[in-house]
Amino acid sequence: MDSSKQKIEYNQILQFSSSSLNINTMLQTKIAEQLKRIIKAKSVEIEVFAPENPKHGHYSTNAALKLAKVLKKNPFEIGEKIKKLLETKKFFERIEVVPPGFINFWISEEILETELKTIIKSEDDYGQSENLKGKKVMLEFTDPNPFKEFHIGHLYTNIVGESLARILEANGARVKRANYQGDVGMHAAKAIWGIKKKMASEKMNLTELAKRTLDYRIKFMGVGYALGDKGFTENEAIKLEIVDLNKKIFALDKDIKEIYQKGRKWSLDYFEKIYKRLGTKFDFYYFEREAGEVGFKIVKDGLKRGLFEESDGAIIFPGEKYGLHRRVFINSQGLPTYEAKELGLAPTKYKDFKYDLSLIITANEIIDYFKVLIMALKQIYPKLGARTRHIPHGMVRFASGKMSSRTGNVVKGEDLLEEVKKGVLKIIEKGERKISAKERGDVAEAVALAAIKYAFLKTSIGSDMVFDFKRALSLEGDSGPYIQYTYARLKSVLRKASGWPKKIDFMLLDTEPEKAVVRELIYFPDAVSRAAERLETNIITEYLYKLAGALNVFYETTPILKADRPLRENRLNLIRAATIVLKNSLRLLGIKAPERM
RNA sequence: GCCCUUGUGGUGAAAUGGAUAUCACGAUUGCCUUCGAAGCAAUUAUUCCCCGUUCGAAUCGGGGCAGGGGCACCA
Repeated sequence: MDSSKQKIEYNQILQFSSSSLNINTMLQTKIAEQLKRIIKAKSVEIEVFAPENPKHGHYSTNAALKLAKVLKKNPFEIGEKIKKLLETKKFFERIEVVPPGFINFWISEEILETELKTIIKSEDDYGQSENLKGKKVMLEFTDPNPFKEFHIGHLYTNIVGESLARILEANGARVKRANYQGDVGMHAAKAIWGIKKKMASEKMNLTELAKRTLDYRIKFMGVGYALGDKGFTENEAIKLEIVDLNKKIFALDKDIKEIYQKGRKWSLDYFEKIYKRLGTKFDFYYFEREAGEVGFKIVKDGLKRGLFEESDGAIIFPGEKYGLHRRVFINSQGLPTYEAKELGLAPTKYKDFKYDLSLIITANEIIDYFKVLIMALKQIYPKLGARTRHIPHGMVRFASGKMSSRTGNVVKGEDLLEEVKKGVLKIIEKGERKISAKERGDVAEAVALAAIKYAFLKTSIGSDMVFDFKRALSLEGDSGPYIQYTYARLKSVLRKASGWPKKIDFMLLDTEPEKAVVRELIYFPDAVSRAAERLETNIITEYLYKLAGALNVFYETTPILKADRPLRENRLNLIRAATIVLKNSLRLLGIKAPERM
């Protein structure tokens, strides 16, 4: 799939308007205004960006280069012309035109100072915008299946989904979080078969099992599932039994009703425990059973309208008519498949929340199914089809190969969390910080979550993740704990300074490390809107890493508390602004910023 | 066979068509009586191949080579 195309489509749906008043958009507007004077023709696509190299200014634009092409003139001439028109002393310190035709801008100290003051005044709200004001987004993510494990793949979707939700919210969108869970289907049948088997061999009954801890029950069910799955593939007779169980589950047959309902509930309780730990909360829960019923009717209707066809006793969508492949929506047993269920889910969601955009985050292995599905949806509900987007994320895999619950080659979400937490506790105990035993557990939890979340969020969503324990456990370098450490260290300085400076003044900040920090700070609103525009979390992690880097250099090279009066105050204020931005960025990733660690 | 997708240092990743391709892990080495060493600084090497579009290509197009996923009753 062409991902860039998808991004454009997404923007068109939401009509992403950069109406916020951050410096970048102000610049773009200013330049665009001037361009209109030079050229009466229709719009030229120009870019204003923050250059890698500080020598190229706070901002840079390729406007002259782009325009040169249209006007067939020398980009330098055009650049100089734009420069002249923009040189209103108030906003820019300096503008230069350099080969091959870039125009570089240095923002005036006055504007920079105003921005820093805005950070301090806005505090938690800094970075919020109204780019997506009034837009409603339904965001589906996580989608674990009751009766099966919550593995690191689910952890990944959950972390990505929650972060995207926060990023969209920061841009002013109203976001509803949805979780769609497979409570019917072969996996449930396999699990129930296995659980029954295991109960029989251990002379355990349901009432007794119910008395055990939740963790025990979950583990019991997990072993049961593995047992059922093994039987299903290896033994024809067992396979038939399980297929029969599957039908009973759909019918809620009295044979399995109790064990099914209890098992389902236990799974859901367990998932809820994990969500709480991760800091996610869902607005809507959907289940395959109900979606399947709705989907079933839709497909039957569609069959009458000629949108679906009968084939070998199944009902299929003829995808080949649309350049895709055909897929079964209702199987020859008369049961809705995943596709029919998902089809039923769309109008169900819309009934609950009249969304402008419906995003569904899943692993990329079902990318082709979604193409067929969205095409079918477009035929039946054109409006909903046009508003639905699939965001495929990469697969989590091991160096040894694909992760599979069938072979038992899975890492459970909680196990990963516990492993990382152990490592963090070791480091905390080794250090000499005065952290109470009580606080220690909370900090270890926050740091462990930061390590995992950051590791997942910093890779681009589409590409696969090779999962490596050692890497995930790393607390140094480009990692969540590194950012948290930067924050805690600065907070410590602020505590020691005791009390805020009365005056907020930044005019005396002119060393290179100080300027580098200021430069990074003012980019924050741009990062937030760009992350939403492109639906990419790594824009935020990348931003954070650069900011933290600049802050650490500043910290190492520049005395703060020991500096003389006016400088000391200014530097304290700079740190204050920095802690606000660090905290706000981390919040977008769903990461906490402990004051001590 | 058809469709989709990926190819960037030893390994894993980053880079809205922009300036000197960025980082982490690994290796080697300096900096704690000095605001928190989970830090800072230094050394090492790279866009799979060919052609094209462009002022400018890791990025776009064509061809090749090599991985991965999918190709109807699992999700």
